[in-house]
Amino acid sequence: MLDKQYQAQVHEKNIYQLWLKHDCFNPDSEINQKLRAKIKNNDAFTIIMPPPNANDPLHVGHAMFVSLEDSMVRFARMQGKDTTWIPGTDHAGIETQFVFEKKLKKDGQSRFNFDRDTLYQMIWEYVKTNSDIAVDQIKQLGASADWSRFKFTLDKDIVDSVLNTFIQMNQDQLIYRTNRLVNYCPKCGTAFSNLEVNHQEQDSTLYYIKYGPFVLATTRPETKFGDTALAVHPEDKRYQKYIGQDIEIEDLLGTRKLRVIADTFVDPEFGTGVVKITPYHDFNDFEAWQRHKDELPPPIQTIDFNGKLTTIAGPYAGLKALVAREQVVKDLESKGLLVKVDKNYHNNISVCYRCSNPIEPLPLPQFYIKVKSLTQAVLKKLDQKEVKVLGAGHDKILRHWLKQLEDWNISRQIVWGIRLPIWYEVDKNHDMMVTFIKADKSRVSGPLGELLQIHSLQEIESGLQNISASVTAEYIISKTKPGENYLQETDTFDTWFSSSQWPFVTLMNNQEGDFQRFYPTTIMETAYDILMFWVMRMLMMGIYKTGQVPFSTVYLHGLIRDSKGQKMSKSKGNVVNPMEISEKYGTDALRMALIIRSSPGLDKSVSEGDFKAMRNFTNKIWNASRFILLNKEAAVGENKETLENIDESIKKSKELVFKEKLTQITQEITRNLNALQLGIAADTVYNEFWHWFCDECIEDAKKGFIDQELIINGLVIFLKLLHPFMPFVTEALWQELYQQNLVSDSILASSPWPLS
RNA sequence: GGACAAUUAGCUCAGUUGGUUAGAGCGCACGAUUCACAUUCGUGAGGUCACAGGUUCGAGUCCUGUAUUGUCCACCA
Repeated sequence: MLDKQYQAQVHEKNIYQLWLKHDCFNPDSEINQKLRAKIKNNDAFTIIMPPPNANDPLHVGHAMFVSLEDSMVRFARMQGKDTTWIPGTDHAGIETQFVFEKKLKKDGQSRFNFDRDTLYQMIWEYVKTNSDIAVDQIKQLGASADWSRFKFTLDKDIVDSVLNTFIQMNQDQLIYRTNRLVNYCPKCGTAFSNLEVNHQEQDSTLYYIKYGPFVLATTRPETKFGDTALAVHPEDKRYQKYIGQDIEIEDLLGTRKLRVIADTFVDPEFGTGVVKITPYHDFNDFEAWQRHKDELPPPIQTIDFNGKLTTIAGPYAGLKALVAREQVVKDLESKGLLVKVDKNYHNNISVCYRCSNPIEPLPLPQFYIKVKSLTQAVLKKLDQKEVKVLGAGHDKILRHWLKQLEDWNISRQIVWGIRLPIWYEVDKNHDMMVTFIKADKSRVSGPLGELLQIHSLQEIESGLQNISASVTAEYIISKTKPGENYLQETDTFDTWFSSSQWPFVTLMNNQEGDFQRFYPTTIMETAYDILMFWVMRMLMMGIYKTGQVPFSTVYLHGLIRDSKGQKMSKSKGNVVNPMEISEKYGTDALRMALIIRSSPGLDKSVSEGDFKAMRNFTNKIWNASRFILLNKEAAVGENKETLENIDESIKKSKELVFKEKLTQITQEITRNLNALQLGIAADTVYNEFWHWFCDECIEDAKKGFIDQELIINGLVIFLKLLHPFMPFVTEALWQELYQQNLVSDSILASSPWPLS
């Protein structure tokens, strides 16, 4: 007979194996086809799982999405829908490379010791070794994912589809390559899109420097070697006579002339109303330069990709920007060019979202996607309500973004990712800067033409580390090497370029007919913090490629916070490890604690007490079932006396109320689940099971007011209602009922939802 | 500077077409218990639903404004 307490650890693994054995998660399995034939529900139900990083252990956010999505999927499956939940993992370009480089550093190495193919292979091995972690943990959380349709973002067929999309976009003239300022992180060694830059407020210093007849204010005096002009507001009376003039200024490296231009972007109120224009190191300056480029010299790069000053800066060359700043200020002061120093200045600086080091705006030729037509299409679909967003106002944030999104830089200077299908013909691009690793492991760098005089193309190619082609370089786009005399671009795609195609590439490269059968998918469930990175771009790319929205509903869950509502972080030591909770209190308790009373778009705090409470609930379900089964086995004669003495009319009316309320509860929970109000549905089933079914009905049954058969029927229905949230304990009990021939369906997970 | 949310019991939060006496978990107080479950059961305390107006027969729920907190975005060198 059943234990006195429910031991989650004892049952969970066996139950999961049981589901796998019956292929319960596959819509094409016998058991699910039978179920659908019985219910005759023709709807398809699809969720594409947000692919976790292939080699990351799961955190509580993952547990949240697994809990929510699995509940949705299990409910749909029991409703007889053609249900698939497609799992996968993501190569997570920069994230993974970042982790791997840390590991290299530990071993006293860096990525610059390896050619790109070797490095790629090393990361591949590393990811492969760790990649089962996430998958195993997702299974431990009870995910009823369709493992027969599993995909990895670097699977051959997926990569091929992603490249096809790029080629198609190029044909549609949505791709261009240009040299403009990018957000470059010298520490990470790659450019980022605007979305990957954070802003941090900081105390800063504003330096007032003499520039010929002017004094101007700047926070970055070290960029002055890259000045190409001075700017004033066109209506600033103080400076009218200088506009259009070339002004001679005394500088640290001698004297030189700068043109004074008039541009409305200058705020006459700020500083002295004069601005130096340093186009290659400031976004505003670059734009100003472009507006006036007919009368100005070309921009000068004074900071390189390592964050150090270039040879343009003479004696300051090779110094890191911040070091150079101190030195420049000191020298300006001794030359009498420093007028004033304002140390009480606050401004925002851009920092890398990954490593929090300052972002340098630097000029780099990159590939961009023109987003205008894509965002317009998404806005239209939003207006037509073909896609709706659940999540506390985040739909408005999405619209706001779509209206002002800038073109998307998709080039990344990292190895771990899908390499751009761009090929440079060697003979036409001798000026290309190339870096490669020689057989003796030494690193060689220079213009391709010069390198070819000493090294063979084959030697260069096999040790290739990095190519930097000028913006005018000729290239062709091809998935395969177009000929002997070509070198492939070393940049890779932004991870989000491939993951934005995830809904359709997973379905197009799966079983025959899957795309027609499951696209557009039903729900995209993910955390709100990747709304712009991922959801927005999936909408853009999905509509572009298929003409249809990739999903009709977006369900955004909030962040999980600690008991005090604080964000979880390693440094605070308040991180909840879902795997530990699962082992300690059971997966069902973990899932229920996360879902109950949660609301889309809003953060939720959880504490040890919540998990404990839900573990107690698991045990309550167990014991109520245990009691009902025990009672059934016990000789009816034991209660004979009571049974004979009960008032039949009271019994009849109690039983009627019981049946009615059971139906009403079922309807309410079904309605809430259909409306994706999982937090409410979970709360309802919790309360009704414990405080109505157990506290009242089972007590009545003890007294003989409710028949054995009826109470068993109530239990069966409650197990079904509870199953989406707490799959393990309910299935374990179901198996017990099945053994005793109290139910006919062999597996709860593939049994019909009540009233369907 | 702009946008989006949140504000309900000591704490953390539900409460979605406006409708009896506003709910849960944890915590608290008192009590019970060989009879499924101490991971239990019973009883109880605790709320002018941020504030101020408005709409309505009726407002935690809708509207306007204010305050506070949080998030996102932008930004002046």
